Amino acid sequence: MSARQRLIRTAADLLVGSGVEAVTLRGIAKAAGVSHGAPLRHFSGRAELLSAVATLGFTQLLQRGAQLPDGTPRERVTAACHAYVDFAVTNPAMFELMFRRDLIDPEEPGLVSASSAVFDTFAELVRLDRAEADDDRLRPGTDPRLVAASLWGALHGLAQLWLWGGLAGASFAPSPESALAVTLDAYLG
Amino acid sequence: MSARQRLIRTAADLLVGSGVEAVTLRGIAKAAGVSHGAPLRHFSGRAELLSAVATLGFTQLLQRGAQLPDGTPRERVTAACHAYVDFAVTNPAMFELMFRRDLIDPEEPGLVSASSAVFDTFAELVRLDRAEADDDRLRPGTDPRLVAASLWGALHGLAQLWLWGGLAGASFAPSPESALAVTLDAYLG
DNA sequence: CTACTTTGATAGACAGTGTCTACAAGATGA
DNA sequence: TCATCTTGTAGACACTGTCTATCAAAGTAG
Repeated sequence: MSARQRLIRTAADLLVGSGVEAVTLRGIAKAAGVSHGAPLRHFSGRAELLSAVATLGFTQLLQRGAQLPDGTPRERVTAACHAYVDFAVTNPAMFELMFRRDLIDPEEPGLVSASSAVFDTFAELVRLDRAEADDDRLRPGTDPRLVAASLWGALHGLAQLWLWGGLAGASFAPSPESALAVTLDAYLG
Repeated sequence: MSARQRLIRTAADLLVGSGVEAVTLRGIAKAAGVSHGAPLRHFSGRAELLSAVATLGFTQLLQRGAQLPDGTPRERVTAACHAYVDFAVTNPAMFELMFRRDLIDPEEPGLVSASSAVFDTFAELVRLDRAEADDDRLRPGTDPRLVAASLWGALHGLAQLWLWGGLAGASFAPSPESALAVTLDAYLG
């Protein structure tokens, strides 16, 4: 394994183990057993290293999408939505990093293509579902990619708010699953 | 105006003017014309100061909610949703700070009460709408607060993804308004 | 085999950060 | 007047990311 790959792996382990605050260039170097300046031989800076880690996160998310059980398009979309929220809840640190514009380089080609692949896969599931379903809850003719963007946003916000601790009013603390059920009900009926 | 208030104001100005990266304790002190250690006389640390700024943000958001035009409950909910996304898009730095768990203290009482007030206000709008509407797109009997949480998540994710630059597939870049229209269509029909 | 280049790693430095502590000046109150 | 409290200052400390000089090892061309 190349030194570059080893650094990415070390950083990812540190991320899931100790949270996004712990993923410092020097901390990664120490965990990898190299000097504090060594990572800069393989990455232009912290943002590039963390972008590679985030790309790994999107790849893992895409793999979850590829492992969805067979079934009707409706079942597959539903499963994908559950998988997205589940990924966020079970990998909070990775999920946070993946959307932290200040820590990564949003223009990084690998990152862009990995996140686009996630969106495209999801949008295709939505397209198939809408092509088949006849009970059209949304305005007919709506671009499936627009529906996918809206639905992705809904899932994303649900996960983000729950991680933030903000799905709760003072006396009301719904689980992400129950809120997700409502979301799916709204979009898919 | 107390020194504490002046620091909060200075920090808020710095935030909207130069982004969340610029809101450093020393930068705030310099902008306020005091020494670098002075803010610690009024706040226990950076998190407490930034929590006060974020609380200001939630208060501003709540004021937007209070200025909604009169109309049917449906119109009011719709307007509130537009207002939320519009707030995020027009105040990206403040919006980002308000949900950055690493920069603020999520337990801070003022912050909790301000964000809860936003949620409660929104939930009440949703409750009124659902009490009146007869075309129930969602499962009847669903707790309005759960609907509010789900819908808030949808708005939040939409805003967050758009700010992240991720409402776009490579060849598909919807505006937040068009995606919001689909979201409102899904929830409100 | 020998020179040269390339690559990877190291250690030191620098500015910037949050936070802590010692200190000073001024107001307040007994 | 004297003591105390408040507010602000300046310096230090341990971090951070990044830059640079140095160095060792490993090819590689002659």
